[in-house]
Formats: sequence, C-alpha cells, structure tokens
Amino acid sequence: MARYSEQHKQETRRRILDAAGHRLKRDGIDGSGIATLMGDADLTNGAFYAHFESKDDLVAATVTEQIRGQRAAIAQVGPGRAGLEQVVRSYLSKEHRDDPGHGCPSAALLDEIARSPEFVRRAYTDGMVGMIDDLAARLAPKDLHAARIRVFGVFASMVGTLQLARALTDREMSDAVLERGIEQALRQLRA
Amino acid sequence: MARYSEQHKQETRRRILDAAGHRLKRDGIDGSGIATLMGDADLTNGAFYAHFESKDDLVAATVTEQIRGQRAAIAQVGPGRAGLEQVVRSYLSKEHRDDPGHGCPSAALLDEIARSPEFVRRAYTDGMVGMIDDLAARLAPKDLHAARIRVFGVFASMVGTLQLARALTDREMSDAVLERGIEQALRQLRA
DNA sequence: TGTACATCAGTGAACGCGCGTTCACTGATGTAC
DNA sequence: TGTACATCAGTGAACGCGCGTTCACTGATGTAC
Repeated sequence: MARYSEQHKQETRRRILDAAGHRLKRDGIDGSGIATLMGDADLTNGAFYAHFESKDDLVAATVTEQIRGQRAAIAQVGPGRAGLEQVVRSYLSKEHRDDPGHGCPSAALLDEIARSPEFVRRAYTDGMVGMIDDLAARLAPKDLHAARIRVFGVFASMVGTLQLARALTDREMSDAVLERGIEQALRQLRA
Repeated sequence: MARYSEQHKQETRRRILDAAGHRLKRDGIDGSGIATLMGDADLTNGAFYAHFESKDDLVAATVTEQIRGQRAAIAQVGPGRAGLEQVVRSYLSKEHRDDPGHGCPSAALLDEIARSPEFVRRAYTDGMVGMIDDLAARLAPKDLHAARIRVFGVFASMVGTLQLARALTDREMSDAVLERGIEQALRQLRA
C-alpha cells in the first residue's frame, strides 16, 4: 500500500532525530531552523511534517531520545559506585565541555527546556526520572527512595558546573571549575 | 549643544537595561526581540541604536548590569557565613524558581550565554569573577584563593539545581530538588 | 509473470510573519549672540 | 532677555532575511489482478 515500507519511514525518522539531537545541543532550540535540521538528515524542509507535527513535537521527541541515549551510555560503564565515579569524571571532562553537540542534553538545553511548552517539559521530566532511577539503583539499591533525590542533587550540580565551564572565557578558570566539580560530585556520592 | 542632557540619555539607557534584564531572563535571548525590548522601556525600535551597537552589545551590557545587581543584593545580607547561608536559602527558594524574570541571570541564561559571541562570554566571566570574589571574602577572608574555587563550585551547583527545578513539571519533585539543593549547598559551604 | 494503479515520503516554492538593522524625518532642548 | 540655530534622542516605515508551516506536485515503491 505504502510507497515505502514502514521500516523505511522509521529509519528516516531516526535519522532526523539523531541529526536534531546533535544540532539542537550545538546551536540551541531557537538557534536551529527546520530547514537546517532537515538538511542535516539529507532531506528538505517540506518532508518534516510527514514525521513530526511541529518543531516543538520534534524537540520533545529529541529530548526523550537523547535522554534514552544517555541512559544507554550509562548502562555501559562498570557496575556500582565505581561505575558512577567513572560517569562523573567523563561528564566533567574537558572533552565533554568542548563538544556540547555530542554531550548531555540537559547541560546544553536546560534553560531553553524550562521555557518550553508543558509537553516538552513533561518529556524531559519523564526521561530524567528514568535516568535518575537507573543511577539511584547503582548507588544504593537498598534504599532507592533516598538515593533518588541524592542522585538528582548530584546531577544538578554537574549540569550547572558543565554549563559554567562552557560559559567562562578564562580557560584556566574553566578547567579549575571542572576539577572542583569532580571532587564535589564524588564527595556527594560518598556522603 | 545636545538636544537632551547627558543625564537624560544615561537615564534612558538605564531604563532599557533594566527592562532588558527582566525580559531576557523571562523569555531568553533569542526569545526577546528588539521591538519588544524597546517597548518594555516605553520606546520604539528605532531608538535602540542611539544606545547600543547591536543586540549582542545590549546582551553583554545587560549581563554585566545584572551581575552587578546581584552583587549589590548579596552585599545587603548579614556578614560572614550566616549571610551566605541566607543567600543559599533565598536562591533555592520556590519564589526564585517561579520568577526567573526577577532572578539570577546565570540560572536564566547560562546555556545561551555559553553559545554567545566571545565578548558576551567575557562580560559574563568578568562579572562572575567579581561576584565570586565577594562571596569568597565572606566565606574565608584568610584564604581567598582556596575559597574562590570552592565558592565557584557551590554557585555552579545552585545554578544547575534551580534550572532543573524550573524544568521539571512534577511540582513535588521540583520542591524536593530545591530542598536537597539547599542541604547540599550548606554542607559544601561548611566543608 | 507482467502491468496498471494507489500510495505517500519527499521536493521545493510559497505563505505570512517577526527578526535585527537602517534611514529619512521630527521636534524638544541647550547654546550662541 | 529674546530669537535663530544646531543638535540628536526618538519615531516609524522600510530593508532583506530566515523563520515555521503549507501545499501542489513528483516519482519510487508495494499491491491487485
């Protein structure tokens, strides 16, 4: 019935989502136009609405997808607290600071998400709750409830630290902020 | 010689800067147009370029001005560590979370600033260094150097926490994040 | 198996709109004499 | 003191441009027979 198989359409959607993840984190939501986003996926602007209802719809889907990817990456590291410490070090690394496009969606987009429509913020919230649960299960599988809010706090610290490190023009100061952030986060995980 | 006194022009510039501070923090940089910004100051778009070279020039000046205002507000609270703890509590309050327009420029704009031209980021960096020095002097006047980087870390944590609290749609969870953030920040100030 | 047809992902031009910026003009003011 | 003049903050229309979205159309494909 259809011109292309359902699989073809899903692959294209996936291609758009992946490209959008990169572009949005690099240039921001308002800084990324539909034509550019579609061009990144080797398509033209008109095809966009065969896949998404609106730009905000894409943003919500991209946020969901990006957080899912982040969770998957976290699942790859070693188990328990040691794994968490590795996550912290890689999160607050110079490489992550210098490459927002391939990094954490929260650090790149959090204040634009906070200004977005309710359903975008809901997509973010749902994704984050899942990720925090993953992390809490690693930190203290015996007391999930308490671990959750603790992990939320550590994550918020790391997001703010990375953003600050990205905004500062003084390289040395930025490096010091990252290092201090690592110490701080590790201490919080232990406490 | 001039139509209006130099004082008149300075007052108008001040009016634009104040209005821009509010608007930019509420709607973001890309979300605030020149016409809207000038309308907020009871002027029309054309007058803008008598006061600023470009939108980015206004953004840089507004960032500087907003941080100056934040420093002045901090100077108002009681001395020493007790004053700092008061700053933390009011920073991570529901009132601050629910009113970005009158709040911290870092929490409202940090990731947009990180994507801004070098000179905007320099304005931000310069302002922040001043503010951090103020705070460090309160925390540990004997060991300014060590206190600076510690205060930077606490500030980054608070910014990330406030942003996260603003993005979450679950009110209860957002409240819990703020409370946890306060505990965390106070502990970091003591440690 | 071969052919006619229906589908719809994708194209690319066009829509109205608001953006940042420019510009000819206005008119209230301070200054010169 | 009164008058003519120069200044320039402010007005509001216009500039070209890119935005998100719509739409008539294309053409490769899967299906029906």
